[in-house]
Amino acid sequence: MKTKNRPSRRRVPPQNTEATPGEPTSDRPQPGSGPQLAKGLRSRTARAQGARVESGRKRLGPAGPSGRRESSIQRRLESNERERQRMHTLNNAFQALREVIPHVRADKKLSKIETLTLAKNYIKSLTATILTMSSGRLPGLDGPGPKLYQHYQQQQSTGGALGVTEAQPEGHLQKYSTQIHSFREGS
DNA sequence: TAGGCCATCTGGTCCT
DNA sequence: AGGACCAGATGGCCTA
Repeated sequence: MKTKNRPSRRRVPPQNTEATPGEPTSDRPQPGSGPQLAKGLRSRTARAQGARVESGRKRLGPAGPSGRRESSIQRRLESNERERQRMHTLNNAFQALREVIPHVRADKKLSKIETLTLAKNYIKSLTATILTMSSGRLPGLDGPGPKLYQHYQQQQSTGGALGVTEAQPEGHLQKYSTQIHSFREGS
């Protein structure tokens, strides 16, 4: 795995829904309007708009008298904005998850797949720890220990919600430790 | 330069 | 009907 210690990406300001889509002038930043982009660069929004012609996938046609109706275009732009917001919410959730997963290189931002994988194994290792501790309870005491352990074993045998494949709970901790190590090494 | 990662747009489908 | 969700497509940025 490559190192992904890159600075935070350039943020694209919300698209101006008043702009007429498909106009070539919207494909590049206007001087003096909005954040300055590197020379020769366009915003992601503008790039994607400009790419609709080159894309093999069916794209919207040009706006205007022969293009889609203005109301349809407006709906699409609003939909795009909602989708952007949705993805930002999702990314915020990823960031929140990153912040609660202990990993060695705090200066190295975990990718999304690394975050999910590490979180999964972190949960597994915590579960294994809890089970190890709770299985040592004194007989007769109420508590989740034995039942939790039985449930866990059942999940293992059925390949249930946890998706457990390791035979022993200790394997999770081992796997998590190995994974942290591999991320630290940047492999 | 190749490959990984990402943001964005888009149209289809599902859900309320 | 409209919004949420999803997956495909595209192209830029970054690192090895």
